[in-house]
Amino acid sequence: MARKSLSIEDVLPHLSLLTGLLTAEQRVSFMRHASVHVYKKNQKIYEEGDMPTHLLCLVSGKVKIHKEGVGGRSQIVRVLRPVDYFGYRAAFASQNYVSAATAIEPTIVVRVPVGTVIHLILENARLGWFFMERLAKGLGTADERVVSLTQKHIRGRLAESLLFLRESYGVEEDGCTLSIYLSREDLASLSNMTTSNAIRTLSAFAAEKMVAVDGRKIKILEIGKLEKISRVG
Amino acid sequence: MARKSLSIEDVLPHLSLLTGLLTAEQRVSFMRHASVHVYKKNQKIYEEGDMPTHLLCLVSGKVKIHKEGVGGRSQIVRVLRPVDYFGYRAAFASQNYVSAATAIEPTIVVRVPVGTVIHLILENARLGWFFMERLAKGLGTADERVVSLTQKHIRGRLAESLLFLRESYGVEEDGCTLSIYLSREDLASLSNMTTSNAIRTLSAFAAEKMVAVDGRKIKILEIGKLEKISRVG
DNA sequence: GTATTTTTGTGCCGTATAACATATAAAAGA
DNA sequence: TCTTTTATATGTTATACGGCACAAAAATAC
Repeated sequence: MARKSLSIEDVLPHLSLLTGLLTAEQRVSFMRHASVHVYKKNQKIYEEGDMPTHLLCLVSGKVKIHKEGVGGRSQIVRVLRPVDYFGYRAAFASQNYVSAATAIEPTIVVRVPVGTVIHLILENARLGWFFMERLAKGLGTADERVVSLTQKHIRGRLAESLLFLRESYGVEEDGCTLSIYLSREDLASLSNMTTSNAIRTLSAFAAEKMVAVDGRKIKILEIGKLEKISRVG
Repeated sequence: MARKSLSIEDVLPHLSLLTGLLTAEQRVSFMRHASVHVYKKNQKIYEEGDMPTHLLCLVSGKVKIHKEGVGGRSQIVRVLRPVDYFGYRAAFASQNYVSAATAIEPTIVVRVPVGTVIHLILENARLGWFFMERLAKGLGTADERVVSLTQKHIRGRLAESLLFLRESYGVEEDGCTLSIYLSREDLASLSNMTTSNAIRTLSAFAAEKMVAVDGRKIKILEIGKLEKISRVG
């Protein structure tokens, strides 16, 4: 279990989107049950097969949701940014986790027991709607992803991942360096390819001046070209 | 638009799972807005990119949800059986459809305007929960599917599809013939492979006595072997 | 500061599978 | 019924990509 050092009051402002839907009374219940946890880089937040006990909210940091495939090959199914809620899918489906969550940099997470959340949902339809929208959007994304990952070629998949990371996490002050530093292995796992091919293809993109690479820092130089490559597969 | 010949009363018993959650008053509203539609084999129910206007319920028949990939290659993302609800994901996400729905045999569908449904959900949290559970399960399945389709080999993917069809639609009186007759093309599209390879691999399974094939009728003879092939990839 | 592990970078080879071609069989339509 | 289209079947070829081996560089540990 992760270190618990901060109090819920410290991170409350981040949760306003959700708590804003609650009545004063419900908010008290929510806060009484919520706790704040800190995770280090590469620390597991939950494991595949675990029983979901808490709704989780990523307050700061970055998290990857990933799955073991055949032969232990890992596949990143999505990445999270603040303020994303997660861990609730399995709970709402009454299933164990089908994927694992791991912090990819120092991360702060708020945890609320699922019982509390379900109770609140059943007496507050707008809170239910809040999660419903997220689940519905996530399912759409997953369907898109099935087709992208299975039908696009390696270059298309990597280009798509780079654009997706840019979209999700944005860029630094220079306007082009991705604000997330992934290992080549994670980049491969996100793009459904071997690490070798992620390295190779990223180098190719760099040679073609579409990106510039400096260790794990990736500058996106030619969005248009990447978009085209992503589009045609 | 599909023929509308039956009245909602004719199919009401099928909808009891959902209507059972409603108050008497809500049930009246639901029924006043619901309509029944009939689709022929291969008829489109909605298209990719369409705006979702109705919650749909498959009362009888079979439906495939599919997406166009790169180069017009189609991918089946899921198949529906009675009594599945569908078409609501896009509506709840305030998006247009990212996939299309097509009847794969003569099919009866109940349609309820999304406005009506959302209204009912916001005043009835249990109805919201009904859809939430389905979305959550669907998202889990989609995540599993990403890994299966990308990491398993052709034989593993086809074996998985056959087992999945058996699970979804069951078998006929003989205890082994799949109750769904898909074209080789659809089988390929479900298993993420070319039609040629679906034909080839199915023939190989038949030669190995794991299945028996007679046109579109497929008998599952050796579940254990198929499960093993599906598992190891 | 040195040793050890992990990550990144390249090259080569093997193979799974798509792409293509062509034939037969079945279904649909005239 | 005959014709035309569509689905099924099978063989051949081409290639994208995984697997492996091995450096070099970087990060981490000692």
